[in-house]
Amino acid sequence: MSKPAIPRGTRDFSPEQMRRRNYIFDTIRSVFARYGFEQIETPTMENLSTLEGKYGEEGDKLMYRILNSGRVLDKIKEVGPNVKISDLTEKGLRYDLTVPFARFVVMNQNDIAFPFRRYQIQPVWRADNPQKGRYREFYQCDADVIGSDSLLNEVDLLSIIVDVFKLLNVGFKIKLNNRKILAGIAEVIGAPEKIIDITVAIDKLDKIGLDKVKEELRSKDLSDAAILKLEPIILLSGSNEQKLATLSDVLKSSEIGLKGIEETRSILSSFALLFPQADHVEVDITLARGLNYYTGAIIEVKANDPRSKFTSSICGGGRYDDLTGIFGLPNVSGVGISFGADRIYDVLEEAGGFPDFSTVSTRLLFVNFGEQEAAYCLNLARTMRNDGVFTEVYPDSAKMKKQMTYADKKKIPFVALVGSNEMTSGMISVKNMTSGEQHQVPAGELSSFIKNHNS
RNA sequence: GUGAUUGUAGCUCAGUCGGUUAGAGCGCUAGAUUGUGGAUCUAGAGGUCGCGGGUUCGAGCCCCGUCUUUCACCCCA
Repeated sequence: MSKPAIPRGTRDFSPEQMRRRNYIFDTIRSVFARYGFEQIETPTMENLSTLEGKYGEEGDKLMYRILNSGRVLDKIKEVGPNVKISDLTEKGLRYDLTVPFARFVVMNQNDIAFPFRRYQIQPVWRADNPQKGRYREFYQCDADVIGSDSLLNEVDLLSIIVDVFKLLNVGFKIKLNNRKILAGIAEVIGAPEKIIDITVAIDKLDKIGLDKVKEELRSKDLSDAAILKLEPIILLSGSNEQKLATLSDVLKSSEIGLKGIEETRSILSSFALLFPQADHVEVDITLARGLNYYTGAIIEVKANDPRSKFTSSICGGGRYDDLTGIFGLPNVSGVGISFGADRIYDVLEEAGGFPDFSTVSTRLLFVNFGEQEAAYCLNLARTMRNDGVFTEVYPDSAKMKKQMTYADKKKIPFVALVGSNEMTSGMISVKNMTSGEQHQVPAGELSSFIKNHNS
């Protein structure tokens, strides 16, 4: 037998880690609910026809495929070299929550009240190379509104982001872009198919400098004239309004580009009414995520906490005008965001930002002195639990030292010693494990004693 | 997917030029202490040196493969 192991990029979670993870999930869940979002779940696996082609070439490569049940090898032998992938696999693990949601909406369109606000907190799988903050199995926490074009939805989502990170007390920065602005840029320089190349190159400005960016654009077959037009965009800076002003000048001939600017202004001004002093949102035209389906706003949140070096993306999202179209329900617009719980965990961990959860586990342990005593304690424990005190009775009449050590390790703050003396007198000996003090407490007052003594 | 990097006790890590029986700290178990945890002392258990192959009289150490760790690119939460 070799040593047991888990697959690359996956993790076990200890009780302590789960307390912290649930804190994150519960916080996000409560904010979603507060905004009227309702929870759904979808299956771990989907048909490949649902998943494939939705995430671009890269996404298809990173998708986990499930071998058909039955004898795949026999199939290969039977069909020979002409065997098709679809003979071997027709299901895959979900790669994100948005595409399964779109499928869900199409399948349940007659039962859904639009605009539909749904949230979904489930793991997704990607066959990516693991690194810090990058896992092969991780949770996404999605909130989407589908069936409404209103930009107020974008504003809702932005304010959800602010609420979540305020509650978690994580420093953050929201980046906002608009696919229509990117389309406008491509239109103005006459190279619509080059949007991705352009944004990727511009994004490197801080790292490699203006000249190298131009060089890279040239290597992507952009004309010198186009690069000259792009220059004010590459060097875009200042306040959000200054950036948008520069953009509207460059994009004045592009209807779609101007539409994108108008949308962004509208979102920003509504947001500013809600958070007058806040500077959470920054317009950033290098944000080019999800270009395969985003059509309007593009949102990304980066960790920006002085206590943590983590600066990667902890939340992302955007608007897709026609996501359900590919499943046969055209012209339904959606907008959504997705929190990366695992990365938020990493940031909070590094920042030391988790609250103390010691009071959510066992508060009282009954030491087991033997059969009769244990039976008596079991009854007392039942009362304690009914009174809301998290209680355990040590299951074996092991040595005191062992039972005390157990309480110590589990950080159980109170230990009750109930032997024959206590059983006859009805006075329970309660030891405070932090101070070491011991008190005699009437059995009937035990729960109030525990509740009134914080330890 | 490309290029680096890591792996020795439960954990963190030593291990010289390739040379006898692979070590330490912490943790664990037992005792000192039969109704009292943490501190101290004593004793003890615990190893396929990631795995498989190769070179060598001899491999934890060198070579190849593989898995794993971390990192960069790419992409992303």
